[in-house]
Amino acid sequence: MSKEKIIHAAIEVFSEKGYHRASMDEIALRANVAKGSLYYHFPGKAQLFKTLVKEGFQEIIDRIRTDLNANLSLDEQIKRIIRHNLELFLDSSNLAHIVFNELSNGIESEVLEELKQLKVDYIHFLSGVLEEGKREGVLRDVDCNLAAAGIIGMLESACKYLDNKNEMSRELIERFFYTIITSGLLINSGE
Amino acid sequence: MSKEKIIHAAIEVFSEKGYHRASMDEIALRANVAKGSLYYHFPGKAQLFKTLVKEGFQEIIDRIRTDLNANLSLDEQIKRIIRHNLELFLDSSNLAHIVFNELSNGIESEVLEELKQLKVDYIHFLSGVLEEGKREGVLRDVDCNLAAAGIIGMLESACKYLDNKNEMSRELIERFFYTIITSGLLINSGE
Amino acid sequence: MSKEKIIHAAIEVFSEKGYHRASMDEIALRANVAKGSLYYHFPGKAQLFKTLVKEGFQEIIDRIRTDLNANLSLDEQIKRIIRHNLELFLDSSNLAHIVFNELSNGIESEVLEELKQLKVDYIHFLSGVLEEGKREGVLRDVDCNLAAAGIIGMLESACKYLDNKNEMSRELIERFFYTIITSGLLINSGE
Amino acid sequence: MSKEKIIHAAIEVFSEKGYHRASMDEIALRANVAKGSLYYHFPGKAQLFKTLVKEGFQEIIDRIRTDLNANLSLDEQIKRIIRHNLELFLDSSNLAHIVFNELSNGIESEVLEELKQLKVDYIHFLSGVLEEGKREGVLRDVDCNLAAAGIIGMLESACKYLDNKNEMSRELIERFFYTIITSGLLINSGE
DNA sequence: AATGAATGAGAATTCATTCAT
DNA sequence: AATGAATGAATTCTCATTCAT
Repeated sequence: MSKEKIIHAAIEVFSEKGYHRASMDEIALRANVAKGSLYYHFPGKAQLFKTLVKEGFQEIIDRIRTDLNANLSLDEQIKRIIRHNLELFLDSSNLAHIVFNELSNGIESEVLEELKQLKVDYIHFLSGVLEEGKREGVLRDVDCNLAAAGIIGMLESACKYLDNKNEMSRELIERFFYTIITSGLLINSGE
Repeated sequence: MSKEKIIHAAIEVFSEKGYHRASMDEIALRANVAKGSLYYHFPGKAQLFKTLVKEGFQEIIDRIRTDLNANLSLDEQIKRIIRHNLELFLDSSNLAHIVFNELSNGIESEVLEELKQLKVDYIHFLSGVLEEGKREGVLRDVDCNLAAAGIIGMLESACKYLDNKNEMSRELIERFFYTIITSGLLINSGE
Repeated sequence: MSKEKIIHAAIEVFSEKGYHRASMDEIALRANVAKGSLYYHFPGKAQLFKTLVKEGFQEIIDRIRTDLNANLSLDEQIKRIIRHNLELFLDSSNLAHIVFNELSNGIESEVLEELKQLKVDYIHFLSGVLEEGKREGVLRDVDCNLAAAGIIGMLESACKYLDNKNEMSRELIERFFYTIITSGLLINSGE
Repeated sequence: MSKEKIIHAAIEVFSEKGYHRASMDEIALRANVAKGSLYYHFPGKAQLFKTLVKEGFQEIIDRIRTDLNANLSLDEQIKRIIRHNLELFLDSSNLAHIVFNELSNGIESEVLEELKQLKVDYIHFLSGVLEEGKREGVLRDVDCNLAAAGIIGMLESACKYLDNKNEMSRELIERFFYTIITSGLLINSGE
């Protein structure tokens, strides 16, 4: 009970303030529990943060895996990956930014390594989807890990840029990224 | 004299620690000046940081602009943009990450806005190059700002992934991104 | 427990050093608590100071109000007001001086306004006693607020002057002020 | 030249900020001189402050002394003393407050003693006028030093209270204080 | 006479964490 | 399970003063 309230409040505060400026005080306040309770449920700030990140990654992975099990074409799979990531990046912009980027220094190095690994795991998960495309001969022979990392970064950065400018429909944005990712910027890129 | 030493030390410390964990104390220590000197030359931590970011953006813009003045083909221009960004992201990985991503909360909002604007300015600068391609009919009819933002994010994220794994040559990485950006992932993306 | 110790120490330090030169460090030291504890119990220096001032005013008001309830003559009431203020100004000279005069700049303006209001409230409280005298036809028809403010200032300033010169008995001082305040300086001031 | 500019600026800044919050930086800025120049003309902050206070006291003493030399009646002399002090307290309220009250701790004790002496000198100067009244048999047989100190405090405190409320004419205020000081508050103070 | 870069001691405040209950 | 008082190390920033020029 308390634990859920804490996690929920922590998501809010970390989203609004970023890791370093988020304070355990405020998380406790928003969760409506005493500060000591945070330390009953979590060993410390870093581990509380890690819990959120883990849950976040797990959720998006779960969503995508559902699509994979549906036996969709690679085309469609890529579209879905884009869509799920867009949902995350557009609807939970701040949190997503922190989850994907606040892997910087100043976090207990032990926890930091775990956080980095979570991101790498996610990249590898996406990379696996692409590898399948390569095996089917639909995808260019490129380093899929790099491609996956690049795609995430592209989506994240562009969504960050879009932030607060609701000028494009979700539909349009989705198509834009699909085109860029599958066919690139140039017309007649005969290749 | 002192000012240069401070900026130099600040780059180091911000790179290693990120904005929030970087302390003015340590910057002073590394710059070999008294703590008060930081505040003689800069109004505060946020503005010191801003100065670095500004210089960083200015330098990459200058490098790219030199190429633009050389009247290269769009193809070549895109290659150069990739190369210059790679140099930044691979050689100054930490700093670049901070400059491009530490625009999060917890920085004096006034300065934060300026920092965000610097990034937007850079995106628009790159976007301008792409727009020219569109006018020439070589580039797809897409939102160039979004494309520029996406490219930066892709490069940044992928380079972050590569970090510490010197398994690919700079040459190879460059070609990888060029292909992805210009022609996409799919092989017969007839469009 | 800690809170009382802090308030007690704060009174000491503010009295000795004045608001600006009093340091939170020293207050903590004298209270025998950690510096952080000050901020656990009070939002900051200004609010800690305000707490003291509030308590100080409340105490003198309470003392005077007790006399008022005793149904004394105006004469006697004025004597008591003088006596209670003298007690404050002579026995806690430094603190009183700060409470009544350190309402100067350099304090968080929000708190400063509250502090000024506390003083004004005290003046109005005394003024109320004088108004009653006017209604009874015993007192001159003067602006009672101004008179109350003047009386406080007169007592404070004269006590400050007396400071460290224990040449007059409390009794004598009291009679001096009673005469001046009720009858003025001139002999035969027939009016 | 520079010296006058500094004194002028210092009056401004000390008035606005009080002694402790006034900074040499700002004084130099407003005086349009380099910070180092302050230390060329004055040994330090405390001595600069002392200079102002000295000049301030000297001026009001000079004004009153002019009246004394005019051989006015005690009545009229008291009126003039009230008027000159009112001018100071109403027109330069902040500065006057600081000059008369910022004799608190945190100023180099050597200079502090001189400042206290300046105030005592002024009290004794006024006291001298009252003593003359006593000799003439017009004034009650009271401690004139205490009376003088009280009068100054009364004027200062009441003017502070009036601050920002321009509801009474200068003329009226003057008469009010004259009545209180000479005849007291009670109507038939037959004495 | 005047400058202004540089200093360093101190100040307020923040905050993750501990621990007795 | 939960609390909340207490901590103390770390951090940003201020400012009178010095000194070489």
